[in-house]
Amino acid sequence: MLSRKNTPTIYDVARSAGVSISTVSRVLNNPERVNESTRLHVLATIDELGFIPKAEARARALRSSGRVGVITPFFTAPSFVQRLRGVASVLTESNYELVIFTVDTLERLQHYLDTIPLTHNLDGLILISVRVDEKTAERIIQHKLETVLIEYPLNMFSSVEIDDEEGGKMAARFLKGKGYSNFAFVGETNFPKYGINPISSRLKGFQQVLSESNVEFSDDHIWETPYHVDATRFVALERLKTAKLPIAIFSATDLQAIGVIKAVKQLGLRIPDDVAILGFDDLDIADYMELSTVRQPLDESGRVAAELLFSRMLDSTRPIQHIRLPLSLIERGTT
Amino acid sequence: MLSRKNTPTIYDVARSAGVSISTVSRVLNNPERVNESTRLHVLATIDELGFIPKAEARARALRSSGRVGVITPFFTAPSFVQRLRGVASVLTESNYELVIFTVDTLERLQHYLDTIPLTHNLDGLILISVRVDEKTAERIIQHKLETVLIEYPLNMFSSVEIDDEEGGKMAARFLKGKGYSNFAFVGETNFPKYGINPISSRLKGFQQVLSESNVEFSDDHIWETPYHVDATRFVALERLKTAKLPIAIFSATDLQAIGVIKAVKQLGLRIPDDVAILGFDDLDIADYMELSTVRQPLDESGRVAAELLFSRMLDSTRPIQHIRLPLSLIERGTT
DNA sequence: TGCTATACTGAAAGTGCTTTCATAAAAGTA
DNA sequence: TACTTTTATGAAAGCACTTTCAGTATAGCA
Repeated sequence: MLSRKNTPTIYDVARSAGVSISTVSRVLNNPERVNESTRLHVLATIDELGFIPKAEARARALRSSGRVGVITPFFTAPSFVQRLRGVASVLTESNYELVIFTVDTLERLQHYLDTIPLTHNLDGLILISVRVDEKTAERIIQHKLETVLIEYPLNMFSSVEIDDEEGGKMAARFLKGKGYSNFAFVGETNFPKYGINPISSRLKGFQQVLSESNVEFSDDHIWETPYHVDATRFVALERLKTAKLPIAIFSATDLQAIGVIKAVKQLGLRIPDDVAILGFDDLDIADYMELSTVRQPLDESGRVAAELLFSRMLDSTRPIQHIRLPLSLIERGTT
Repeated sequence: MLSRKNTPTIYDVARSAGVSISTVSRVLNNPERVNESTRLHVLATIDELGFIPKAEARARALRSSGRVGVITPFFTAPSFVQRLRGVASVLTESNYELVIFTVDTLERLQHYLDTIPLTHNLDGLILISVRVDEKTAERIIQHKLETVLIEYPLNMFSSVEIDDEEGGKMAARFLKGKGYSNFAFVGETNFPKYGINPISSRLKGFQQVLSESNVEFSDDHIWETPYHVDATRFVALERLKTAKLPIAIFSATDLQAIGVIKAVKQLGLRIPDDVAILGFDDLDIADYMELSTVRQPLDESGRVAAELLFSRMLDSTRPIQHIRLPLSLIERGTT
C-alpha cells in the first residue's frame, strides 16, 4: 500500500524559499532562532505550497485516544450488522472513532490479533463472534488493551453472550407445546475456523428436550445446510418432498429459516399448517416476514459490549463481567 | 539489551531476538513472509520487551496511514449497510483500515468534515449519501484528502451515483406496461438536512411518465410516509381502505414497500391482483420477500467508490470520474 | 581599522521505521 | 546427482523530519 502522494515536504518548501530544510524546520519549531525577514518569507512559502508538517499531525492522530476497534466477520451475516449497530450507537454518542476490521480468513484474524495491540493505537477492542486462543488473549492483556468479547466467552475478558443451549430448549418446548410430534433441525454445523459455533449448542438443547419427552429425533432429522438463503431453500426443497407432514422445523438462524419458508411456498405447502417454522435471532427481517423466532437481543449485545468496554477503559480496576442476555420467544405467523 | 532510553525500538527487539530489524518489521507487517518459528520467537521478544512501534516513524516510512474513512448515516437504512459492505470488501483486500464515522445530525456531519482532513489523518475518504457544501469541499481538496462521493455528485470529487429520475420513469413504464391504470407513490419527501434527497427525483420521473400518457396522478396519489416499515404500514392501511382497486404502488424504497406489503396482507387483499407493489433498491430483503423492485447496485456502488478512491490515492493525477451505475427492473412476486 | 562576540544559516548526522535488492538455504524437479 | 525454483533473511537505502555542529557574515567596541 504505497501512495505516491505529492503533498509538499519540507524539502519543497526549502527549495522554493531558497533556504535549507534546517531553516524551514526552525521557522516551525524555534522561530526565535531565525531572522525575522527570512522567517516571514519561509512562512509565506509554506502557505503558498500548502505545506503541513504531516508527521506530527499523523502521530497525534494515531496516538490520540478515542479509537475503538471492532473485529467482526462482517459480511457473512445480517446479525453482525445488527450487533455493530449497537456498538456504533454507543460510540457515536461518546465521540469515539470506530475502526472496523473485517475477518474473512483465519490468517487475517490472527494477523489482526497479533498487530492490533501494537500498531493500531486503539483504546479498546470488541471482538464479535470470533475465536481467540489463550495465548493471544494473554498478549492482549499484557499490552493493556481493554477488550470485550461478544459470543465467545473467555474468563480473562468481559463478555456478552447468550445461552444457546437454552435457546434450543426453548424452541423444542415451544414447538412441542404447539402439539407437533414431527421435527427437523436446520443449521450449519461445520463453521469457519475463525468463527465460533453456537449452532451445535442450539441443536444440543433442542435434541435434549425432545429426547427427554421420547420424541423420535435421529440424525436424519438434522438438515445440514450452509448459512445462505438459497442453499438452504435447495436442501429444504429436497427434504420436504419426502418429509412426513405436518412438521415443525427449528432453524438455527433466521436467515436459514427464510430459505425454508421459500421452499415451503415453492412446494405449495401451507404455513404453519403443513410446515411450522421457528427461527433464531430475530433479525429485522424476521419481523418483516412474520417469522416466529427465538429472539436474542442483537443490537443490545453490541450496546452492552461497548458500555462494558467504556467502563473498563475509564477505570481498569472495574471487575470483568460476563453478561448473559435473555432470550425470548417471539410468536409470529410461521408457527 | 541496554538501550539508553526506556522505550524499546525495533533495533532492541532485533538484537534481543537475534534477527535483523527487517525481520522484526516483517513480523508485524508481512507476517506471511517470515518463517513461522522465527515469527513466534520475534513476537515473544516483542512482548517481553514491551515494544510498541512508534506511530510517527511508521507513518513517515509508509508515507500513508493505511486508513480510509467512511462517513455515513449508518443506522437509518439497510441500504447503507450494503454499500458499506462493498466498500469494506475492497478495503479488506488491500489491507486498509476502515474507519467509520456515523452521522446522525447535521452538526456532527459538519464537525467530522471540519476535523477529519486535519486530525484524523486518513489516506482517503468516502462519503455515502451525505451532503457537502462547496466551501467544505474546497477545504478537503486543499488538505489533499482524496475523496469520493456516493449518491451526491459534486464536480470537484469523483462520485458514484444513479439516475433516480430515470428509476422513477422505469417504474412507471413497467407498471403501465402491466396494464395498471391506477397508481400511487409511497415515499418520504422531507429528508434530514444532512442527507440528500433522491426520493423526489424518483417521484418526479414517475410522475412525468404518467402525465405524458395522460394518466391521472394528483398529489392525492402521493402517500407521504416516514422511512420506516411500521409507520408506512400504518399509512398504507388507511389509504388502502379508500383506494380504488386494482392499484399499482411504486414505493421509493424497498423498506417502505415492505410496510405496504404488510398492510395489504393485513387487509386480506391479494398481491398482485388487487395491489401491485414495486420497490426501489433491491435490498437482500427484497429477494427474500419476493418483492419486485427497481434495482440499484448497492454493494457495487461501494466497491466502485473504493476503487475510484484507490486509483486516485495511488496517482492523484488520474482524472476525476463521475460514474453512473445502471438500474434494472427485477420482477418478482409483487407485480 | 582591527578584533571579537553574536546572529544566522546549512551540512550532516541522527530518528525509528519500511521496503528493495541480493544472497544463502531449502525444496523441487529432471 | 545436478540444476532450477522458492523461501527466508539481512544489508542498505529511503522516508520526512529535528538537532547538533560548525562556518560565515554582521555588529559592537576598542
